[in-house]
Parts: sequence; structure tokens; C-alpha cells
Amino acid sequence: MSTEFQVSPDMIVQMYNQISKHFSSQRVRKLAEHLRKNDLSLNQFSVLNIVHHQKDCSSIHLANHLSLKAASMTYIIDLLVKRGLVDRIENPDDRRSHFINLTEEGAKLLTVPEDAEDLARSFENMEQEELNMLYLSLGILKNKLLKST
Amino acid sequence: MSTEFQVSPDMIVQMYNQISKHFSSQRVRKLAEHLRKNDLSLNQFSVLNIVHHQKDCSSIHLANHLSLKAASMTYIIDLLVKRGLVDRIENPDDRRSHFINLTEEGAKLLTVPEDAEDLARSFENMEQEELNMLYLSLGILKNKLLKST
DNA sequence: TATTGTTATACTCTATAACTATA
DNA sequence: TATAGTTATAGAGTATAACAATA
Repeated sequence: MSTEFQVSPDMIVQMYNQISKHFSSQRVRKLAEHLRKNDLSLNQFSVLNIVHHQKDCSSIHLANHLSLKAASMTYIIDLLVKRGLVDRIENPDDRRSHFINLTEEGAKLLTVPEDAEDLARSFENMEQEELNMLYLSLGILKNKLLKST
Repeated sequence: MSTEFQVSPDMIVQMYNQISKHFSSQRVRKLAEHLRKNDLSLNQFSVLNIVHHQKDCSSIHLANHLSLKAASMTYIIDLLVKRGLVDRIENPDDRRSHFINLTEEGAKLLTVPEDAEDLARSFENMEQEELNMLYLSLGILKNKLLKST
């Protein structure tokens, strides 16, 4: 296996983006479906995603991240708390503020189902050697990604 | 380069999904940002995506695809037509119906910016040999995907 | 009679403004 | 005085119901 030139990280990023773009509209459709099925607005879902990655978020922090007003954030969090998808706990260091955290129930809604039909179809005419190399490469990429998180 | 076992398409799909999942919340954030900047609702954006892939859509077809009511569809399309993002043309074969099509202006809003910072960072400690193989593999994948579209 | 819309109206989500409580 | 958040109210997006035009 060889390439004629030196491969740079930027070249791979560009390649990944081209592949990713191919799935873009499919992903939007899957996301919209996921939101509808679970009765979530896009902003509600975004809140779940943010508090998943960052514990003890404040309401104002979430509002800033999502470019929403504090009042809208109150409304959104109220709904999520009512549904048991996030918790609102008093901040002991600042009695004006609250910690927003994901519940187990909320965590269940994080994953948007993938639709890989199109991807699978593209393998139909692929050589076994190519499949092996692709699998190996993606495995390396996956390990690097998970390590860097 | 070798693998201990026979790689199946399903194994790669699974691997791709794991990688894709890693970018999921980042993508949701980028999408929300794109929608806000361009003053689009998720459903408006979904309509642009659908009419991009399928010409001469009817309103009812779009409503079914997005699980929206016909009345909501009328409202959404009215807005998009006013902004010049889609055209509504009479269907000569059925005078009740209209063809909805993407305009050039609408096509400009299809692409959601990618954020590959995280991806690029994961290459920092990668061997040149691994970069080469990854690039080659993704190139093959990309070609297969574009061909199958 | 069924289908493709549209119009009118109610409900949900977000913004604005005024406010309370705490820093 | 400034900041975190809430409450009340108005505007935008979607659902429901009733309707018009065409198949």
C-alpha cells in the first residue's frame, strides 16, 4: 500500500467532510424523526446534549450556548424537569443559581438512530482487500477519537 | 497490512456509526447555529433538503415526509416562497397541486458548516503510515458513496 | 366521493420587559 | 450596582377543523 505524496491531517479532514456531507440531509431527517418521536424541540435536545458533556451547567450558561434568552431557557428547563429528563439543583455557592444535570431518563434520548443503508450499499462492489483496509483504518481513527475525548 | 478475520460490510457500518456518534452533539450544535444564523426552522431546512434531492415535490408529499399537517406545510412553503428559497409552480396535470422546487438562493443554505477541530486534533499523535492508509481508505469509501448516489 | 390544498383559530416555543432574590 | 433567574405578555410555528377547488 502506498500513496504518491505525503498525506497531511488537513487532507483527511477534508476527505472526512466530503463523506460526512454526503450523509448530511439523511442525518437531518433522522434527527427530525428522533425529535418528533420523543416530543422534543431542537433546543430541548441541544440542552440534553450540552448537559451530557458538561455537568453542573447553569441556566444562563445554557442560554448563552444556544443563543436563547434567559426566559426561554427557564421555559425549556421547566419542561425537561417536568418530564424528568434533567434535574435542577440549588448551587450551594450561589443561591441565585442552579445546577442543571442530565438524568438517566434524559440520557436515553441522546442517541439519534443512524441510517446506514446507503453506506452499506456502497460496500456491495468493494474488494475484500479494500474492506479490510477500510476497517483497519476506521478502527485506528476511532481509537484516536475516543482517546482524545 | 492484515486482519485476523474476514471483514464484513456490517462491521464497517458499525465502526462508522461509532465514529459518527462521536460527532453527534457537535453536529447538532452546528446545525442549530446554521438554522439560527439563516433564520430557518428545522422543518423549513428539511423542506430545502427534500426538494434538493427530489424535484417537483407536492406540498402533500412534503407534509407526509415530515409528518406535518397540510396546513402547516402551506405556512412553511409560503414563508420559503416569500424569501425566494423555493418556487411554487402549478402542476399542469393536476390543477389542485403545485410543484415545489429549490431556487439557487435556497441551494446556498443547504450546507451546514462542519467543525473538524476535534477530528484534526486526533491526528496529532498519528503515524505517517496510519495517515496514509486512512486517507487511501476514506478515498475509496468516498468514491463508492458518490458513485452509488 | 376522494384528494390537494387554503383559511381561521388555538396551542406551543421563543423574545421582550419588568421584576425578585442574591452577589 | 450587577447578576441569575422568574413571571407576564406578545410574536412565530404547528395542529385542528372547516372549507373550496379539482380529480
